Amino acid sequence: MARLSKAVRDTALAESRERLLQAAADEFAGEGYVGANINRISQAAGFAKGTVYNYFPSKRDLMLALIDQVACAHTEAILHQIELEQEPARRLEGFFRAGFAFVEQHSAQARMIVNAVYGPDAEIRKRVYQAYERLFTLIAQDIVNAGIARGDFQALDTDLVAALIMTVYLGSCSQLDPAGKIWLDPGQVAHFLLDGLCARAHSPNQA
Amino acid sequence: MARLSKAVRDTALAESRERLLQAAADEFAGEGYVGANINRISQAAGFAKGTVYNYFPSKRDLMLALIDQVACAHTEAILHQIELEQEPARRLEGFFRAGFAFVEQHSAQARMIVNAVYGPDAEIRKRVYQAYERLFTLIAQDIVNAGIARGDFQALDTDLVAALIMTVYLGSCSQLDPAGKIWLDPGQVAHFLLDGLCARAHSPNQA
Amino acid sequence: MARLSKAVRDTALAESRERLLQAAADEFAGEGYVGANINRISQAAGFAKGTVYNYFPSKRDLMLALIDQVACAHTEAILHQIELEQEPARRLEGFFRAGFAFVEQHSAQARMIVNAVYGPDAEIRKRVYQAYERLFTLIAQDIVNAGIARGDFQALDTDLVAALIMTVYLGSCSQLDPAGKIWLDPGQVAHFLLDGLCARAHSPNQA
Amino acid sequence: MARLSKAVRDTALAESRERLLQAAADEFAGEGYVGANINRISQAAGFAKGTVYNYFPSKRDLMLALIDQVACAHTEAILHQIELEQEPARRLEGFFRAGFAFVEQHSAQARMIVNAVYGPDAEIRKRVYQAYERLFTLIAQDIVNAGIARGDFQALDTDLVAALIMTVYLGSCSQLDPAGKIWLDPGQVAHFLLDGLCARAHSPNQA
DNA sequence: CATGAATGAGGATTCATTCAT
DNA sequence: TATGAATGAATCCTCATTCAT
Repeated sequence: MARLSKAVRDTALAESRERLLQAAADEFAGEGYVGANINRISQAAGFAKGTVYNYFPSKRDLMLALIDQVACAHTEAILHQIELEQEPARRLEGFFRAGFAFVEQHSAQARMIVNAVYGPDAEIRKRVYQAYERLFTLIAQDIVNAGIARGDFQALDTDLVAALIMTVYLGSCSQLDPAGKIWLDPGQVAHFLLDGLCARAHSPNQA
Repeated sequence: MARLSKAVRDTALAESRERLLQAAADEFAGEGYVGANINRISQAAGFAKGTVYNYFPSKRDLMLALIDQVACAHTEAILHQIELEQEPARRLEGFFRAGFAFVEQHSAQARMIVNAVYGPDAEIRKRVYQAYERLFTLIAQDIVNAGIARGDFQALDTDLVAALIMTVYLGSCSQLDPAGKIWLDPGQVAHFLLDGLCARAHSPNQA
Repeated sequence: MARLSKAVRDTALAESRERLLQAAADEFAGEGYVGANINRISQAAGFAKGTVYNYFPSKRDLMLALIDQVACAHTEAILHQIELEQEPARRLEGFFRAGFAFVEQHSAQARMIVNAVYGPDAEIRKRVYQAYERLFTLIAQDIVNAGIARGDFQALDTDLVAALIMTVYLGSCSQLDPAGKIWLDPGQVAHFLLDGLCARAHSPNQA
Repeated sequence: MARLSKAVRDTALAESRERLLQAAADEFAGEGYVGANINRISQAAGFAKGTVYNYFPSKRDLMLALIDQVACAHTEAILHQIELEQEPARRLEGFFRAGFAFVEQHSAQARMIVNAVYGPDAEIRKRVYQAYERLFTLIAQDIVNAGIARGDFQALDTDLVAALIMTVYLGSCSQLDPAGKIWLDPGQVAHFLLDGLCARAHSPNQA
């Protein structure tokens, strides 16, 4: 109706959507997908009971949209950090550093993703995999393959290694101390992955 | 009252309990704790609707009992394998081999445990930690510490390393192909953990 | 949001609540608290199965709210009648007359209250006592004590007498003929209480 | 089988039945008819879950049998006391004295009867009325009518007066202090009924 | 678009009752 | 006769979703 209102309205709508997604992350993280209460989400976002449905057609769609949003932000945050480094080993460190930082700043989102990956719902799990495909490829190509190509890394199966790295990453992310901080140190974890358990006379990679 | 009936009855009861626990594992694995349907469990076990309640006072108690049972069997299975080896590096391989075998033979139980560890329910998570404490200690002491003591392993923080091993184990266990087989090879994973990513002139452990 | 809708909506809500309370009175009267079926109440009030829960958080809360409502209306109805009289003996008659009238007009409510007072549920009994405290005090002060002060009544223990009057009242209220009318006459009962059983040469109070 | 066993067995059976009826009184008193748990009754009586059904065909039959038993014992206890007195006024006192004594010695039974009379179940109420008919008649004939015939009592409607006396009796019986003692004194209550509320120059009955 | 009343399917749990031993 | 495992109907309550305002 009003002349300028379209842009204003779009902003307001986007902001409402954002609030809902944040509230959804909190609820899904705390209760799991099945246990989450849609009305509680709506109210935590400052809306009345039914309002989520003006933004998302169903609980499931809200969940899927949330997965996409989180995966996207998560990937971006890590991507920016990795690009700063050239050496694969440094990139791996960067991955854990940026990843842990993201998780600590978005702990609800992270917990909700971990629940989702290891949860029983196949559709949801699949969506997480799809949404994180870019990050997986990044690790596989720009870290693992790059490292092998340079001769820094052993010539192991790329996907296997990338999967192990993701697994360690996810597992570490769910080890939080009571304050919500990740219990492990990103550098420690990266070095462990780089060097392995075995002692050796010289450990040139860690110099 | 009948002379021999007590033993017979106890056996029958134990068997019914077993059937219920198996059905519960299937259901919890497939639907998660909240999504699981108690009556479906009863019927899948060959009983009528309310019969679970003759064996377990509540859904939650059933879940907790199941966690304990699985953790116990799981630990035993791994323990037996580990004891066969002396060298820590071989023990780590044994751990993955026996663990993967157990998981493949008890895939519902394994999925249900993974859901539980990474799920949103704090009480359930805590129960899993308690129930697997013995296995964790086993790894920390009889593999990691033993390896450090012998000079085979780097002198890293024992608990950190044990936690990373458990994380990799859990993560690997949830990577199943459609047939229910674990996608990774236990030897591969163990070697990866032992040697790490980095290439080196000589890699004595993998000879 | 609509300009006038708030008042309209509030009215509609209050009316729905009222319908539910009436249906609840019928059900509780007919089946007792434990035997009452919450969904039947909802449907008798013209709603779908779960709708009671939009108005009352639980069966118990519904019961307690109903007790409060009935006690309040009951007390008011009697209060108005008693205030019309000055003499304590007339007030006692007024109490029975107004009370019996209320009971006959709200027979479900009355039965439900009688069930509640004499029922096994301590919390419910307590709530009835609290809700009827005002009526009890009214009788004790404005009838019994007033009568003793004027020298019309014997100087017996106030609370004891008030309790006996309430007891007789409650007992009479549960003696209904098939048509739902109280079998006893309020005047008769009041006179019986005033004069007692014994014959005497002169019975001045009943002139 | 054994020669003498029949009498022995009958005694044992009767005793078991007795234990069940006592346990049932406790349970019905505490939980009401609907809330009562049949298995709890069986176990409180020292039997296993299903054993009540060897003595009573159903929960309802157990309740009805219990009502009959209690009413019978209750009536006997009062009857013996009343027979000791000749004067109707003394008999009324005797009624309250013996009645209150019975109630205090059988408090579960008494509470269960009060619940039953004022409860919502028509069949049960009816059974109580039938079972107490003898007591009612006793009061109507041997106390009220006798009093009227002697000129001690006013010539009021017999059934009405008997009903009021029963009402006061029942109501008094449900006013227990925490120790399970009846709060009112039988003499007080009887005198109140005999003399009524009103003061008079001379109160010959209480001398 | 926001609201929140209404809906009704779904699920955990209880418990009277049956019956084989 | 005593037992107690099994049954399955019944019920309270939750909550995703719809829709009139």
